[in-house]
Amino acid sequence: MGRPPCCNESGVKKGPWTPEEDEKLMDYISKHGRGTWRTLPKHAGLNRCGKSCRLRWENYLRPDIKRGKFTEEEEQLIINLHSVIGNKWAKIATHLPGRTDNEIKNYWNTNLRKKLLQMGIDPETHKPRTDFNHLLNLSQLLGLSNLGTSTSPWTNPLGLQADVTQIAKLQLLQNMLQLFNGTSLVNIGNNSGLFLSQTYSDSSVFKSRTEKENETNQEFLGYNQSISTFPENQAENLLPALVASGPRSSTFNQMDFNYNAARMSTQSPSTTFEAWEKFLIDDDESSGSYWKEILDLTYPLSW
DNA sequence: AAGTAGGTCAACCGCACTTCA
DNA sequence: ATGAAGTGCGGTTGACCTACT
Repeated sequence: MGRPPCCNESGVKKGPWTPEEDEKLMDYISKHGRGTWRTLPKHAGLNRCGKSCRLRWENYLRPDIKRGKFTEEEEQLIINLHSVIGNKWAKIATHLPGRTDNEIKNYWNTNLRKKLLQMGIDPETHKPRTDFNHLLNLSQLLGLSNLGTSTSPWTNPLGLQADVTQIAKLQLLQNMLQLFNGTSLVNIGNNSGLFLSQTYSDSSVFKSRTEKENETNQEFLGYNQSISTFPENQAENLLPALVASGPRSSTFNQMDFNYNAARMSTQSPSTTFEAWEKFLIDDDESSGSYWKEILDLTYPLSW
């Protein structure tokens, strides 16, 4: 038993707003304030429904609207807030002054969603994806980088080939650790070097949505404060951060590992584990033992 | 140059929630 | 307590733009 739509009056204009209509709406609101949206169009001399006026005002005409590209900080904030409260665009918008819920929603759907998918993160749950498609791409990248002969296009005097290899390996390692452990997420993505662009407060990321919803707004402040961009020269510190960020990873849960490993064994493992094996075995001796050492330290019971 | 595909974003629709008589 | 009216929100659509073939 739904309400009848507010815009069922015949003859009410729909579609894009003209500059004249915009002017009428702005003029009216600046003189009289909003009042009730239902009656506003009549008083303002607009052949529109109140809802349409409200939308036009809120998403476009409001004077405090910020236009232009989203900044890195805004992106991080959206992702972090989304991981806590989900598709509550209006709530998210309250933390980004000048941005509208519609704008944020559009930006999420057209940009951020894809970014997370490319990073191997499920944009709905903000957990590592377990379908392995992203790892498949990664193993292709590894394959390319392993072509490292002097004739390879990846090889150049600036060491690009080495960078690509390192990035691919780090990303693969990270994905594996995430699958086993559900630990913090670190993006590796700038081909001019390594940089960390995303930190999740892991204890919150892995809470259930209901649990998250019950938490107070103070948590948002915590998220805002936790956002940071690491300088490129911290790349060397990447691995320790990957395996030891937050209380959950430092007290590695064997049951979680068993569960995830069991789940993984039910899925097609070939590509991922072949890449993983190649990663460990085909590597040069020194770095190969380095990786094994890391894994030994991280999962002493399982490796 | 023309056609096509994919991306972006303003606007609409329908539902749920809140307010008020 | 109840139902109508008003408002807000999230999902979806479609027009427009750009890149690619």
